Amino acid sequence: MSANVTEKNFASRNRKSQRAFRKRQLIDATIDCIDKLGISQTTLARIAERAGISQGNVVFYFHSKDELLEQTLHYLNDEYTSNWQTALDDAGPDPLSQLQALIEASFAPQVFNRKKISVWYAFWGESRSRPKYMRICGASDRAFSETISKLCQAIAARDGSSLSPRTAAYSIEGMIDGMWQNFLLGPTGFKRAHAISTIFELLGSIFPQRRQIGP
Amino acid sequence: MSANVTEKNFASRNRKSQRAFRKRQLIDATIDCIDKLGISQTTLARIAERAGISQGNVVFYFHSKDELLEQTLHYLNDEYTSNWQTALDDAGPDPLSQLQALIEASFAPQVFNRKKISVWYAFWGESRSRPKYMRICGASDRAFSETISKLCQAIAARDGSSLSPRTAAYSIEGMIDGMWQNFLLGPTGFKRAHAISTIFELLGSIFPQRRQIGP
DNA sequence: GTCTATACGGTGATAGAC
DNA sequence: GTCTATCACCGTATAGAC
Repeated sequence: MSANVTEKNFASRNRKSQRAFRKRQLIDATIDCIDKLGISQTTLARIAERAGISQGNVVFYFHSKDELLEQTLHYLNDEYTSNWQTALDDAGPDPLSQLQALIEASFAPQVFNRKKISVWYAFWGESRSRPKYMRICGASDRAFSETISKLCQAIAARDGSSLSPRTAAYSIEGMIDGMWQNFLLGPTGFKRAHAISTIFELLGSIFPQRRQIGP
Repeated sequence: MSANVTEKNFASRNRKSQRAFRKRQLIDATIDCIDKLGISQTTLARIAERAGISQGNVVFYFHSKDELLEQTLHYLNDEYTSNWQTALDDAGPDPLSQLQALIEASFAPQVFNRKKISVWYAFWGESRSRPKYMRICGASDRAFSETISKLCQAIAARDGSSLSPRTAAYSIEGMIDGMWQNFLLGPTGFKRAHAISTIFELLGSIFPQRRQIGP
């Protein structure tokens, strides 16, 4: 494993952004390591090697391995959250379009790829022994669930629904989670577009009177 | 963490079952440790302490930590597989009853509890760096998917379906996976019966003409 | 089979030069 | 800020007594 982060324009950065750059660089290296080695084999030495800086410097920026790991989860969580939030904001006022946008966002390459999903699972596997991990992603997880739930209610009220809004919301979230899991663990032929169209088919069955919008 | 495995009738066991007993005892301790400490903090010393035997003796039975971990995943996988296989065998010939039995089996206390699920996630989080893990659970995972898929086809052919059998199967599996995830990471008020009835509601929507059978 | 003692490498964190 | 050198500890695995 060797450094692969570009350092161009390095000297031109000011102190603050230089610090942010280094931190980000280390978080990226941590994600790479957890994916490639598993969390049990992820060490400061290997993270440092991967980032192309010294191990001492890693501690300089993050004080401890625990903090680096927490910040990595935090980064992942922020990325995931802002991804669906942005999609929601850009989707316009129609609740069905919003729901579709949320589903599509769940499969955006930035969040839906084997590396990131592998790291999510690693953190989830540690979450029972580290309540901090649970807390870091808990609030935004709940926000996502509630958003889906409210959209299902709104669509059901307007168009009707073959399921209670609560069950509809569970189904959709479950489908997304299931696709993530299948993507991580299943055969390699998994296609993004197929995942989305499958969930859209489910959507069409739950809300039969919807006007057709998506692909 | 201290020993909690009863050792009654210990002296009366013969060599072979004694060996199996010890191995099982150590696998249980490993599961406990991964759940309570996370896989990154699970060590032979702590497993030994938890099982109430010496660390040297752990290596005597499993040769290496890696092998103990593999055998633990193997045990989990066998338990999970035989659980749904048995439920399927006991369900009679009707495909809808079989599908319902499979769903109910997925939430049997022996497999559906926070400890076991936490350990599954830990292994899944390591699976990309350890192809052996992927192989251990891959075959039986595929068997489960295919069983669900075939049942959906059979039910759809007989009763009709609002979804393609493939999408129906994805939905049901996704719901199960989603419930597992929600149970591990979500609020504590999660109820087994509620999970099952929610999936059954989805089932009722996918196969609308089914005769009502189970709750 | 089971234990204790120990070898030996790796691990997180610190110190201090530049 | 960044590095190298180093520390004290913990990790797996082995050896050998019982």
